[in-house]
Amino acid sequence: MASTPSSTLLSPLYESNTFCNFTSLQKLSFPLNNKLLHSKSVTLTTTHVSLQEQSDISNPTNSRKTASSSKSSYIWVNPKSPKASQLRQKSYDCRYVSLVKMAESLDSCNPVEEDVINVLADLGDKVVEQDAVVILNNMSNAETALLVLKYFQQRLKLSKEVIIYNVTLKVLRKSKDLDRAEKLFDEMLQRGVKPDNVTFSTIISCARQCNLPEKAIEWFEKLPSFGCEPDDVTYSVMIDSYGKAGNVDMALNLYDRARTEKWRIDAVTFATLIRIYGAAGNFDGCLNVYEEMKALGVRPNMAVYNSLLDAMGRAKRPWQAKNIYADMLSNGFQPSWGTYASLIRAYGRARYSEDALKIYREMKEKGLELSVVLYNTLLAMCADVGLTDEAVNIFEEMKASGTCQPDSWTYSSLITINSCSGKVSEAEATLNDMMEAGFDPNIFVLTSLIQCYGKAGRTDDVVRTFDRLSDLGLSPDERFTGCLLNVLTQTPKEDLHKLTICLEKANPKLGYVVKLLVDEEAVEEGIFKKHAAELLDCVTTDVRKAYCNCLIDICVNLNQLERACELLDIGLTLNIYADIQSRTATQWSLQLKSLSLGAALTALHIWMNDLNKALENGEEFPSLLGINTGHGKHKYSEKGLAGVFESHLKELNAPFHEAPDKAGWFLTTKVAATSWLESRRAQEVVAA
DNA sequence: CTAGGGTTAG
Repeated sequence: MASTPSSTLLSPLYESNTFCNFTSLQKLSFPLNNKLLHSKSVTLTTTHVSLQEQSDISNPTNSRKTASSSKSSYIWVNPKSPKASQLRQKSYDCRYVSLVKMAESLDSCNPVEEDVINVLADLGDKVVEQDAVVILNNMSNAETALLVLKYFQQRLKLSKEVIIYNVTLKVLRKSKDLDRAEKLFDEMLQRGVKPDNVTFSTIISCARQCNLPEKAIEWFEKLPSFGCEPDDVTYSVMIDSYGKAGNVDMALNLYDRARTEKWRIDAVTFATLIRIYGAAGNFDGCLNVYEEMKALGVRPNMAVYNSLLDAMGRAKRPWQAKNIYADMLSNGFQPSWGTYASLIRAYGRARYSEDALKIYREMKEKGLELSVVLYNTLLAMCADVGLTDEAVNIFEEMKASGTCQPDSWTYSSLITINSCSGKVSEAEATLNDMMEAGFDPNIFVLTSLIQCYGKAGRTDDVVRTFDRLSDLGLSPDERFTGCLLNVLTQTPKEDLHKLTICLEKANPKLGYVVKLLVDEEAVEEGIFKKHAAELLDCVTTDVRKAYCNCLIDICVNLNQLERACELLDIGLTLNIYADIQSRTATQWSLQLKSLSLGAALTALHIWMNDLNKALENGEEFPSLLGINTGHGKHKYSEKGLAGVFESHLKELNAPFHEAPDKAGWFLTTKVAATSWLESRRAQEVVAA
């Protein structure tokens, strides 16, 4: 027996050896398939198995001959029994494994004919077409694969040459080499090999994977000119390609066409459709496809579940992800890595922290490796909801895993956590770690630091951090500027001018509006409101409320109540705030959820004025009046709006009391409210 | 795993 590693591997396939003699097997009269004749099970090394019919066992000489040489026990197996098919399977597995090993050697050998021939020489003479297919199918090196193809073409009589071309095209697709794939296609034609649907679907998906969806479409369109009718798989690939090209309509058209042409649309295609809808942001579309699929009696597979979960994560619908996951489990599917990843993303982004952490622990228990993206998702979630200890824990486990390195996202979340919990020196230390790991501070980090220093009252450090942004060649975004604006709400009056200079640089319109406030500049009536409205109108909707809240807070701090009211009014006009005041027959309410303290106080002020007006007009109060501050305690501070508001209401002598059964609600009765407002009015008269 | 689709993202 040859001793080189590759020939040792191949020997069970093509050489007779002490444990099994092919010649003796071949003499047997019952039909053995070709695969078996070329193979020998590895299990034969300890237990000898024969696939003879029962009558053959009467010939002890023949069987003992081999058995004695191996000194192993002899077991007879009926060829039609499950055991025989298991054995056949094992033999095949063994041969398959060897061919895969050869594919690996071919991948790593020099892309020159001589070396490729050397590796392939170990196959011996009894090469069959299927061996060639298996080898190429398991290769990934485009250059050597083309040489392997050539080798087999020269040496084998290929009855189905298109297959060997198709598997080679797969190799080219693996290396995303559309150029070579197209060249190979031309070569096929020159040799008179007729391409089929497999050929086209492989080239089309190659183009798709090369991010050349328009090329994919081109190939799809030339398919009929080669006498091919697209089938279900080709449709599926094309649906995906159109989706990738952003051509959702064409993708759906094709789906309709496939449906009318009565192709059986299988789960993979449905998964593709769900992915397309998900990528297009049409999340109800995803769910509709899922329903349609079930209605057509197609059983969902993992791809369907995973793409649905992914879509529900993008949609920020964690509850739907939860339902789908439950469906999946009840249908007997085991979550895959992708399932867990989608769930962590869905729960993490939606701040379902307990659910996300549960999945995290489950992954750990199963020994699944998390990627840096997943760790970062968890850490960002912890930062969002203020799970400081949990974040530290996860970070430690991430480092201990040894499989992934923290990146700038990781550090960014950690700095955010430290910043939000007011740990200035820890935040600075983490920033140093980040830089030592080779990452420049990014805008997220600087945003956090500005918050951090602002909270600590270190105005000069805020300014320094602000300047660092442009030093790094970055320009402020709306969030960064918003955080800076938020710092102004916590800064003593005498320091404000330092920050307005920064604001003017970051956003001149905002700088101007704030300057009007800070300088307490008297301007013509309506000017402030006009500029503030213009400003809020042109910032993105997702920061509008934050900007408006901050501006109102600054007004309240500087005792400019009139401007605070103007801002609140703008907020209502621009729909930044909605339904602050509401009235039903039984209760009048003030809705303060998601308002900053200043905005809430301003809204209360306006409400009290409106209640007074109602009293003056002789309107009847309902039996109950209520203020809802929301019960959510702020994640990084002990007191939420409710806590702060309660003491403020006391100061005003207001008869509102927190409802024991409705967290975040302060209620009073018609009588108490009326007498309170009337006594205030009396006091005002006295004061005047 | 056995000639074609999907599967790891912020």
